[in-house]
Amino acid sequence: MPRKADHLARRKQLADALMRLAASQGLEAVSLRHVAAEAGVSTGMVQHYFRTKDEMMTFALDMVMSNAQERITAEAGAGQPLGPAELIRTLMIQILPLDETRRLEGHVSLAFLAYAAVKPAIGDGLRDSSGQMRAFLADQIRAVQATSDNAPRTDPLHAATALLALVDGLGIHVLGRHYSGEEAVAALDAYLGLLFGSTPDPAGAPATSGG
Amino acid sequence: MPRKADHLARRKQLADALMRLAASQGLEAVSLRHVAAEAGVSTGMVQHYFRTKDEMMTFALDMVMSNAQERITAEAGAGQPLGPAELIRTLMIQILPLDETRRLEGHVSLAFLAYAAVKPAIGDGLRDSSGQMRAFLADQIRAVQATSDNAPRTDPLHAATALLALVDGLGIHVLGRHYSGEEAVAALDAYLGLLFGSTPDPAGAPATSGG
DNA sequence: ACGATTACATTGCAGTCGTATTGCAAAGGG
DNA sequence: CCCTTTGCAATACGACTGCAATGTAATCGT
Repeated sequence: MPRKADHLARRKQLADALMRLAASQGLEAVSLRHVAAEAGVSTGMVQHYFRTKDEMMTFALDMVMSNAQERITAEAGAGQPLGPAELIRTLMIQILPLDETRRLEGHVSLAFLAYAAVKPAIGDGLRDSSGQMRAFLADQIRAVQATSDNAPRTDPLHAATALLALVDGLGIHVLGRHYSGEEAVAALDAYLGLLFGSTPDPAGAPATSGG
Repeated sequence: MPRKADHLARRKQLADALMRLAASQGLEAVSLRHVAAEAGVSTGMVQHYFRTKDEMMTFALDMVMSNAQERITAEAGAGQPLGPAELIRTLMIQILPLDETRRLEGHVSLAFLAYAAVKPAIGDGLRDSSGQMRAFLADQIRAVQATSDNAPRTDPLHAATALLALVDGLGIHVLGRHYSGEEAVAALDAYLGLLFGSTPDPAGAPATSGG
């Protein structure tokens, strides 16, 4: 093989440029030329690594999702083992756009969400990971209910569905500057307090900053 | 004045065409020519009623928001006066995309949400109405808490924030076909059950259909 | 009746889009 | 050595975009 190049690394670099663009100017500003310029390369190179624009978009979306998944599962396994209640809160906090990095990723996700509404093939991956997350959360909620007698007997799957929708909604409102990240965390804690039948105990290091 | 024409009606008609396009093919498919074709008129006419594309987009967004507001407040005042708990549920149900009409409007809203993330001027109106809704919901929640001794003492504003985020998140998931409208309603009722400290009583006619 | 004004249609323009094509330098295998 | 494959650049093409300019028909005030 002549003139080796790290294909995957190049693609990630280009996808990074794409995400920067999408976050600052929306997906409508994402074109081959713009991505190339943002990455500081020629448009021909972008074409070399992605034969079509759709391939580029799909790769970028996959990257966003796998990044998020990775960070979430990493956070879940880090530190000392947490009880299910603390674990749930930790995970949900990770989803909220509380720092600039996650604000950026949130914008990209939102853009892709609207994109997926039109191109159904794009949304399949989203559906899968959302479903897995929902099932996992339901399990954790079940665990909390099993070990607590204060916790109301809410259907765990419904509660998980609501929880995921809640953090997604909170994230969107924070992105839209409807309120700060702290208020979103407070609303989340209010829900968790209801769900676990206790005064919320945000012992785990609370979020640092909000928009 | 020569050759009168109902300016506002024409604009609404064009905005309708825009919304149809946005719902079926996303905001990226919205162009002056496409809107004109969808409305069955010439592109020149579109230009006559909207001097710029941005003016058209802004008008359409305003229309979506005022439509939603109108339908919601209409629903709130219709029928016999409801207690605060039933009122809240009725309003939230109105927001969910449970029928084809609201699915369409939901798609448009989602598209505009992503659009507003980039063009801050667009998002101002959204912020306002969201803030009003939140305050109103907080009042209603306070009223429920005042008349019920089962209801946990959750901060009403936080609960309202969570409630609004919850239905928005549920709506997005339903639009993304993550689950059906019925499941979204069930998750909503689960949350309301927690919030009001009672087994949910979905006496008000439940949603008709789901995606 | 007539000029002014409004309502629309048509056309043209400069620019951007995704993509296909072409070209060329670099490098490993025969 | 040479030749083929790969990495990347440059460019051309047709379709599309928002918008400006221009034209024409209808209507009202006078």
